[in-house]
Amino acid sequence: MYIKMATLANGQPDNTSLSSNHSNPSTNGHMNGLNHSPGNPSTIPMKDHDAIKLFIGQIPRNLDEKDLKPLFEEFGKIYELTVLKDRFTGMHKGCAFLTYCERESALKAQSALHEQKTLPGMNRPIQVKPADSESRGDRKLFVGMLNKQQSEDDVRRLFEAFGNIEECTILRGPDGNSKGCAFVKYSSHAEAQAAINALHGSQTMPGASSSLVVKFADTDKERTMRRMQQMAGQMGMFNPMAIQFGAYGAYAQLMQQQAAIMASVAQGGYLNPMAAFAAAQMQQMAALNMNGLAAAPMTPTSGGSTPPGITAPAVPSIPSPIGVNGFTGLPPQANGQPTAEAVFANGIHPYPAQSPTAADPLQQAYAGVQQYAGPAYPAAYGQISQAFPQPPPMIPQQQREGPEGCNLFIYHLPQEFGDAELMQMFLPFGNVISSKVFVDRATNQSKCFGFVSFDNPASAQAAIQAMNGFQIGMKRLKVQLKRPKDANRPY
DNA sequence: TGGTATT
Repeated sequence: MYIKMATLANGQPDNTSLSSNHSNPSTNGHMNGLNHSPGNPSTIPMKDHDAIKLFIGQIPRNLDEKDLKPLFEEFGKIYELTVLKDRFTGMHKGCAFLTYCERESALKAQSALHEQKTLPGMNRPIQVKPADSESRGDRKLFVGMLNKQQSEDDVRRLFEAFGNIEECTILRGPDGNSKGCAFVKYSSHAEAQAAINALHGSQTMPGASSSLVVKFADTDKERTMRRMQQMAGQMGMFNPMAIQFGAYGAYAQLMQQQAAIMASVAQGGYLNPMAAFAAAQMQQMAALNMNGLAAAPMTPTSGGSTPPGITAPAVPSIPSPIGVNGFTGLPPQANGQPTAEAVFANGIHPYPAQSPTAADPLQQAYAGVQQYAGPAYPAAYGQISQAFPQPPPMIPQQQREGPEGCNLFIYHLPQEFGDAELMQMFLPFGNVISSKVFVDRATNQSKCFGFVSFDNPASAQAAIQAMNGFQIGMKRLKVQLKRPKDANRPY
């Protein structure tokens, strides 16, 4: 929602805009700056739901809102008129946004004025057309779950029945291979919507893992968000937070951070989004240090914000051959085989220790899994809109392979293990840059194998040494280097 | 033996 302070009608800011409640449609009109019922001050200007925001260009810089108002008023009641000004200097930029209360007024003004007359002092005719924010974005579709062999023409054929396609692009990697998705741009929103209605989920392409996805493409803001999340993953800023706060905390932190960034960007702050992101990240890290989290043990009762799922590091009394992440050392290796007790009593608990009957790691795993990887997990890709969705989903971790020799394949995982548990289990050996447990799409059940990637081969080797053959319950882990992609398969 | 990808 937009709260505009700039206004004009009588030069008085509309103070009611600050208290307007957007959930109540009857108050929406307070957001605008023009009151067009001078004879009846209590009239609340409303605009059509399908009103069009117009961009007005080629305006002399000596004309402000009240000068422009009469010119445009003859086509209908004005809902909002804002001259664009430079953020820093306040200088008139020679253009404006104009919204009529009625869509029809905008269309009339456009046809009557656009390029039809030239305002005094200008050498080009006035521009009156829908603002970029209006038509763009709501007619472009993102199409996913395509077969990677499908060409632009194939996609066109699939979509042409629903409207005029202005653009059709398959997304390709640097090597030219299709990423299995595309953008399709129609001439109108209605056409795009028709295509969604008809095609989304309608069929499954050969070789695709799920049915066709057809949806509106990300907006600029959404794209920025996506980039920032990816960057967070690449900068390794997700993992430390996950360790310290658990999934809940990491989620909350990222949301908070994004909210701050969006606020800054949306308000016309001067930071670009990436700079804002970096700044917010710095604050977070500073906050972490202030709290002494890396050094001081947390106790489950140390505060209302202590997230579930992570147990405080124990006293690091065990000699540490690999002190990489500063949390703890390796488990002792009597017989060359660590025991579950050794590892899990060493502060690497992926699960809560408060369970009274949690002598068995598997029981603990079950409890931990229930806490933060419940049925809502796949919703992680969804919206963030509701106040507080149930147990906050894990942030989808970017699945990154490490360099050659740094990636492990792990088999015979406990059924209850998810990405987080897998990561916790391998953290003692180095910086885990990703962890992934494979899940059956249909049942959402773990397939009991997964991947862990470190940032260096020594950590991977240490993990193999310590964890291959590691007994959990009735099973022993198989831990080995992941097969390279081009490896010949046995049989 | 890395599953759903956003110019």
